[in-house]
Amino acid sequence: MLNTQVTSKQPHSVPTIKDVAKAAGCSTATVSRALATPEKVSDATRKRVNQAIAQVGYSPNIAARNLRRAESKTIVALLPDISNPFFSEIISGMEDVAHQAGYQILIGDCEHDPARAEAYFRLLSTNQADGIVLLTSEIPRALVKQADKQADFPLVMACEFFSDIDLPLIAIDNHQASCQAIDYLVSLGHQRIATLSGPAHNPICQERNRGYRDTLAAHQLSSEARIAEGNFGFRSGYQQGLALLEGKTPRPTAIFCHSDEMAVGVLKAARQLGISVPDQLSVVGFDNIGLSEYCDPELTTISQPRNEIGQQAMQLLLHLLRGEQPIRHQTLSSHLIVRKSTGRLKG
Amino acid sequence: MLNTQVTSKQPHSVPTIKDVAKAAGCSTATVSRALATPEKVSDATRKRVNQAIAQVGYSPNIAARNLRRAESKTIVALLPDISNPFFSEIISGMEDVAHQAGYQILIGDCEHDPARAEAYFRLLSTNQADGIVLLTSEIPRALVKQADKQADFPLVMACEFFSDIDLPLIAIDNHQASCQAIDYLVSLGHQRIATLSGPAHNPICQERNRGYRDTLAAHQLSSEARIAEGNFGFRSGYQQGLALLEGKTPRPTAIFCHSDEMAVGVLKAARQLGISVPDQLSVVGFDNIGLSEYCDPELTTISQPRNEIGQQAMQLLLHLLRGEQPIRHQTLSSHLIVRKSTGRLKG
DNA sequence: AATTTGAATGTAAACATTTACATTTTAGCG
DNA sequence: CGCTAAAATGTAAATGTTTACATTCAAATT
Repeated sequence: MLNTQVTSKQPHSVPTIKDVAKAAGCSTATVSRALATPEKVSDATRKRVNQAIAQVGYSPNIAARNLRRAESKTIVALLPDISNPFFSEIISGMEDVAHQAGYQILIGDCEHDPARAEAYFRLLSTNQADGIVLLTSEIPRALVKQADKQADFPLVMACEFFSDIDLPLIAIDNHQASCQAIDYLVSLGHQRIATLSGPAHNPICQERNRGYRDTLAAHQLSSEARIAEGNFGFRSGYQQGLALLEGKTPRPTAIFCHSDEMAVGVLKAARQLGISVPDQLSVVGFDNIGLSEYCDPELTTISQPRNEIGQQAMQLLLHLLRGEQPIRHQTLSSHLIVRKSTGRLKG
Repeated sequence: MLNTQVTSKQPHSVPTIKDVAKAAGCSTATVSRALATPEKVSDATRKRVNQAIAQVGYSPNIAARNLRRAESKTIVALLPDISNPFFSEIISGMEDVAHQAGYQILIGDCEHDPARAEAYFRLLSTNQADGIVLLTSEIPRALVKQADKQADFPLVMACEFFSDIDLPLIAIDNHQASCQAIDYLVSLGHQRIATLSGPAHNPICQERNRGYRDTLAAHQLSSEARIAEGNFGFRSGYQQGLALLEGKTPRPTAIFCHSDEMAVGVLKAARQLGISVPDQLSVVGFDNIGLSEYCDPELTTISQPRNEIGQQAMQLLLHLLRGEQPIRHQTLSSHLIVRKSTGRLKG
């Protein structure tokens, strides 16, 4: 028989596990078990408890649970800049598997501010977060080094990495992706191929630039290597695009950009200078964001499996949290999507 | 004198407030006060406590604090889709003032899934969140109605709203913004002006469409009204753009779009049909996202003060949380940015 | 010197869970 | 029927804070 009297003293207080216990005629321990480990509770009791829960409208107080269990079921996704649409689908992939496993995602936007990154790292020591997926290398190395020293600091990287700190990582092979892009441009007959890189200190850019140089060398074009530096954004693409295209040195006939936004900036620069793409200039982007199908001309670009990267990164982190010894590195495959911004030279 | 012995039994356990108290030679209550209300503690003690904190490396356990204070210092920002760059700067503005006040932001991506929205609302009743900033009207109305009934449910809306539920709101005047855009197009000599609206059931779109119709009427152009419906994304802009431009009915000479992405989609459609913008077709966007300066032609669009919207929304929410009776509505001003996608008809 | 005041501090309860351990109940078996 | 083992449940401690209330102490007032 269910106790149908609501017996809490303050009429409008939030029901606790005690109220459920009273209504179900059992102890709080049993209620707790009915929720956490239903198989340890008899069928009859479990049914009574569930009815009681519905009856009093109970939902567990998470702060109390977190305190007692010393966990937060929260994962921090640390990224340099939310406004970059590149990240949104990665986050989406992370959320899928995180929610599945009962975890929440806290998006940490560092905005290139070391203090913010530090604040987010601190969440781990205060039990406000259980792990971190690091999507940027633009944070104080000291933080990461310290974390790496701790035996099992649940930290994984995705897309980006550090050249000198070996952390669990989910990413594409940036060197190879770059080689593929340059190879393709060479196959179209281009000889003066420039790269519009992201920040020079960024390891993924270094990888891509290495691929660039290696491929040029493989085709005896090393003397033509030319790397400009941007910051992944539209504006830097435009500015560096202008610089590359209007210099006195012989103008490049192709530009490989480390992001789609920069590529679109280059398109604008070319337009302004009356250089037609792809007839007089080929442009390759990176990431295959939504925009790349809708700019003019549609962008040839390298596609990363963003959703899968997010999923796998979260998977990897969950393994770490369970104390399992997982694969530390996973390389996913990128591929070149040929659209309309590349071609053989004409006129 | 500070007690320099570390006296905790488990050598690697996280230091608690007790450890600090022991090291500072006072009670835990005093330590707590030294942190929360320093003015209630003598200078000497405060100094000792601070030294002790540094010495043992203490940082408070937030779960315990949340439990005791029955708060989480977390605000949920509920939005329909993270991948829309329109939201990122709003979030950014929210974060600025939230962090200032010691709050965190949890980004809740609903992905148009009612269950997700519900889950985020539930965070409030379980003390996992203290308030919600609602940036979408695409969630179950029942949720909102119920929230609205509760005396002081800390919920504010930004940008979007419900026509039949009166919640605290920070937004621009969508009707007026729309009038301004249409007026401008009329002033350029356009008569057949179409609108590419967002979802028809969306109140902000309804406002904009009302402005559209009112302005046409003011110019005796009502018979020319034509509204297509998209979903704010590139693809729908492209598809609806094609539909509007290649129909048998006389083709519109201007299209007012409810988002920049749709406007860029329309640009692509026009390009494909050989319609030149702005000579044969004018296009106006909405939101002034980064892209709008880099597409071809650069987009004439309506700019919303996104950062300020975020700041004010959070400000408003903080007022509610403090139990103050704040202004319930705040209208911020938008403005038309004229670029290259609009002009008088030529040829 | 006795009394009052206010500031500074301490004591211990409260927050809502989980879980180790103890106890009771049930089932199985000879 | 008695005994044992296993299953189900209960008791109470523990998690790390905050804070109401009590106490102490020093300064100010009479």
